[in-house]
Amino acid sequence: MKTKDRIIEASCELFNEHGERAVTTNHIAAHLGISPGNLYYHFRNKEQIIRALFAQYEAYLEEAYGPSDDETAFGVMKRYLDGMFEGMWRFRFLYASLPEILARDPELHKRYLQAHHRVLETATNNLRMLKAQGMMVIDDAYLDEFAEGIKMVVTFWISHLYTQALDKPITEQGVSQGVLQILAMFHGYIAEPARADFERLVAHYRALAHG
Amino acid sequence: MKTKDRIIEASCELFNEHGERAVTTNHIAAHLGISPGNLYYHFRNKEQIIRALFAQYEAYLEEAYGPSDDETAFGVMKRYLDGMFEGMWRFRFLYASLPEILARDPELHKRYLQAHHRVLETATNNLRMLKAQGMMVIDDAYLDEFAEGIKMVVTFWISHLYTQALDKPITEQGVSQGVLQILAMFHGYIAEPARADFERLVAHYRALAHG
Amino acid sequence: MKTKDRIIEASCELFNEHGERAVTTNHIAAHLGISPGNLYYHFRNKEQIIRALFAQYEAYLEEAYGPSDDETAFGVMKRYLDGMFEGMWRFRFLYASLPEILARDPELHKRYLQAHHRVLETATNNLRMLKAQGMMVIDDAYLDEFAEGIKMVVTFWISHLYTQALDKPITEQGVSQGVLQILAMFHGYIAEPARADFERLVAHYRALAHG
Amino acid sequence: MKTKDRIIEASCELFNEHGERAVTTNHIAAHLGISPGNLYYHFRNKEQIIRALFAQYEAYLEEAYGPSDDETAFGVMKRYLDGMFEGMWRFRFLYASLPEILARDPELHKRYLQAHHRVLETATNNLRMLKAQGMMVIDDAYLDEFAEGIKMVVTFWISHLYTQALDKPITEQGVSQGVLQILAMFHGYIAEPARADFERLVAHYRALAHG
DNA sequence: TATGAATGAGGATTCATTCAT
DNA sequence: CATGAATGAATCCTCATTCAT
Repeated sequence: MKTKDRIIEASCELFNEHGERAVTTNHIAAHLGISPGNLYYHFRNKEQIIRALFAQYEAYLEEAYGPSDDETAFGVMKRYLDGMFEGMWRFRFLYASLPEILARDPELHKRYLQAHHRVLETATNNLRMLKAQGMMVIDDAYLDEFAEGIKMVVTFWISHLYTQALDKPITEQGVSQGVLQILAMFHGYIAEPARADFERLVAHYRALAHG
Repeated sequence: MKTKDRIIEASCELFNEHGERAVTTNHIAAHLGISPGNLYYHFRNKEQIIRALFAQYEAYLEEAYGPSDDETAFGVMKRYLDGMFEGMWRFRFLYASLPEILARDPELHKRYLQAHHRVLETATNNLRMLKAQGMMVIDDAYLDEFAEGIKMVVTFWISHLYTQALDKPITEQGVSQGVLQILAMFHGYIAEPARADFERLVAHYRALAHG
Repeated sequence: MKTKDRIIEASCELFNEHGERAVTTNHIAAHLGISPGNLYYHFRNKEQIIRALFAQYEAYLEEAYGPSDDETAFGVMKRYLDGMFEGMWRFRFLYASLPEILARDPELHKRYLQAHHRVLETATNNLRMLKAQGMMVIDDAYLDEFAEGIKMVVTFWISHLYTQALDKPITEQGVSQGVLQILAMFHGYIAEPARADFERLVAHYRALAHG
Repeated sequence: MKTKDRIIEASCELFNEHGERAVTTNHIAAHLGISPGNLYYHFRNKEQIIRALFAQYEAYLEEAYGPSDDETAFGVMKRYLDGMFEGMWRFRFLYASLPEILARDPELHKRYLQAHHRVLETATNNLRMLKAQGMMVIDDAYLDEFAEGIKMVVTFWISHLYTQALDKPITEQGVSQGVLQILAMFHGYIAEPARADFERLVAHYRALAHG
C-alpha cells in the first residue's frame, strides 16, 4: 500500500478515534512511523489530507445514494438506510466536526453544499416515488421539510451521540440508533401496503442497535 | 455592573459572534478594557467562564420549559416554541460547539445531561397532555422518539445553519426557520381541533423567518 | 529599561552582527533570557520588530538630514557626512539586507520610499545652495544624478564592504572609507573658496578610516 | 542539450525571476520535469549550481572586460558600457543577492574577489589610457576612487532598482538607466575631443532607457 | 480588585539533502 | 542517468495561565 494511501487511512482512523481537532500532523506521522517531512511530501498540509478524505466521502455519497437498478420500494429504502448507517460510521469524524471543518475551508464547504444538494434531490425524488407507489402518505407541502429533517438527523446524529454519552466512544450500536430515529420519523407516513416491509427494517436495525 | 458579570456578558457576545474556539481569554479582557490578570482573578480559567454561561443556560431552560400557569394547549405550545427560538439565539455559541465544549469538561457534561433530561421529561409530559386533550394524534410507542427528534433539531439547528451558509453569520431569521422545521415535524400529528391554532403559529414564524 | 526597548536594542545588535536573516525570534529571546512567548507579547511578529527599528531609522534620517540652524556651507556638509557615517554604522543590518527586507514588507517599502524621497529632496536643495554660494561648480543638468549617485554609495556601501572582505566584520573604519568615497565623488565639483574646508573634511575621515 | 546544462540554464532563469533565495532545488527540478534526485546526481548541492553559474559569470567578465583588438577610445568605452548592461541583465540574480551568496560560500567569495580585482585593474588601465589620449581630464589621485565608484554602481544597480520600485520586476529599461547613471558620473571628466562621441553614447542609452 | 509582563509547551510547515531501486 | 520517497532539524507563532506588584 502506498504511503499516500496509508496516510489517508491512518488519518481517518485517528480522526474517528480522537477527533480531527486533536490529531496533529505529527501524530499521524508518528503513528505511521514516518517523518513529518515525509507526510508533507505527500500532502501540502493538513487541509489537503482532509480534502482527500472528503473526496472519499463524496464518492461514497454517489455510490450509496446515486441511481441504482434495484427498483422495489423496499430495496430503495433499505439501500438508503444502510447507506446512512455506513456513511455515519465510516466518516464519523467528519460529522463530529462538520461546522468547524467547513468554516476553515471554503472550497470544501462549496463541495459539501454541492454534494448534499445532489443527495437531497435524489432522496426527495425517491420519496415522491414511494408516495406515487402508494407506500407513503405525506402532504406534498411538507415533503421537502420531511427530507430536510431526515438529513439533519443523519448529519448530526454523531454529534448527538457525543452529547448524550459521557466520554463513551461512538459504537456501531449507537449509530444504528440513529437509523432507528429516522425510521421513527417515517413511521407516521408509511402506508398500509408498506407496513410489513417497514416493520422488518425496524426489526433489523433494532437488532443491530441492541446487539 | 460587576466586573464578573461584565466578563460573562462579553464572553457570551464574543462567543456568539466568533465562536467559543476563536475567542481567547485575552480577547475577552481586551474587549472589556481589563487586564488578563483581572479576568483570571474573577475566573480560575476559561472553563469557569463557560460554566457560568452554562448556568445561565440552565436557568433559562428552567424558566422556558418548566411548569407554568398558562394551561391552554396553545399557550403551552407557543411558550415552548418561543423558548426554543430565544434559547437557540441567546446561546447559539453553545449549540454551535456543543460536542467540543462537553467533551472538554465532564462536569459540565453531567450538568448538561441532567438539564436536558429534565426538559425532555416535561416536554414529553406536555405532549402526552396535548394528546389527552385531543390536540395531537400520535402512537404512544413513537412519542418518545418524536420528542427526541424535536430535541435534535433544536440542539443542532445552529450547527445546521453554519453548514448551509458559506460564511454568512447566523441571523434571527435563520433561527426562526428552525422553529418552522419543528412545526413541520408536528404537522402530521396535529388533530383537527388544534389545526387553526397550529396554522397561526406557523404563520407567525413564517413572518419572522422571511421578514 | 523596558523589555520592549530591550528587544528592539538586542535585535539591532544581533541583526548588525549576524544579519537580519540569520537571527530568529528565538535567538533574540534567548539572548535576552526571556521566553519566546514574552517576545511575542511585545511584538506580534518579527516584522513588527523590524518596523520598530525602521521607525528609529526614520527618526534618525529626520534628525540627521532635516533642516538645521547651522548655515555655513561647511557646517551643512560636515553634518551630512557625519550623518551618513553614523546612519550607515547604526543601521548597517538594514543596509546589508535592504532589498530582502523591503521585498518582504510592502508597507515598509512605502515608508522607505517616502523617507528617502524627502532626504533626497533636502539634499539636492543643499547642493543647489552650495552652488549658489559658489562653493560647488556643477552643471545643473547633472545635479540630480550626482545626488542620486551619492545616495547609492551611502545605501550600498555596507553591502559593498561585505563583498570586499572575506568574512571580516564591518568596522567603523570600513564605514569611514565609504565617506571618503563620497568625498572623492565631490572632489571634481568643489570650487576654490571651499577647497580648504573640503580638504579638512577629507583629512578628518582619512584619520578615522586609517586609525 | 545535456541535463547538467539544462539545470544551469533553468536555475539562472528561475533565480533571475524569483531571486536565488526563493528558488528551491525542488523548484528547479520540477521546472525541468526531472526528479530532485537526478538534480543531485549532477550537482552535489545547490552551492555547486551557483558556482557553475558563477563560472559563466567569470567567463563573461573575461570576455566583456578583457583585452581586445578594438583600440579606439570610443570603441573601448562602448564595449565596457555594453558589457556592463549585458552582465547586469544576464546575472541580475547574482547582483541582487551578492552579499548573501558570497557570505555563504567563502570559496566563491575568493573567486569573486579575484575576478573583480582583475576587472578593476584593466578598467583602471583603460581609464589611464583615455586620459593619456586626452579624452579624459581627471586627477590621478582620484582615478582609483572614480573607478571604484563606477564599480559600485554596476554592482548594486540591480539592488537599487529593487529598492526603488514597489514590487515591479526588473526590466532592461531599468538596467539601461544604470548605464546612464554611470555616464553621468563620467560627464565631468570627459575632455573636449571626446565630447561628441560621449554624447552619442548617452543618446544611445537614453533611447534604450526610455523605449 | 486590578495590572500586565512573562511563561512554555505545542503545532503547522519548509527544504536541502540522501538513498534504495 | 534517473526516480521519488524519505529525512529531520529548524522556524514562526499561539494561548491558556501565572505571578509579582
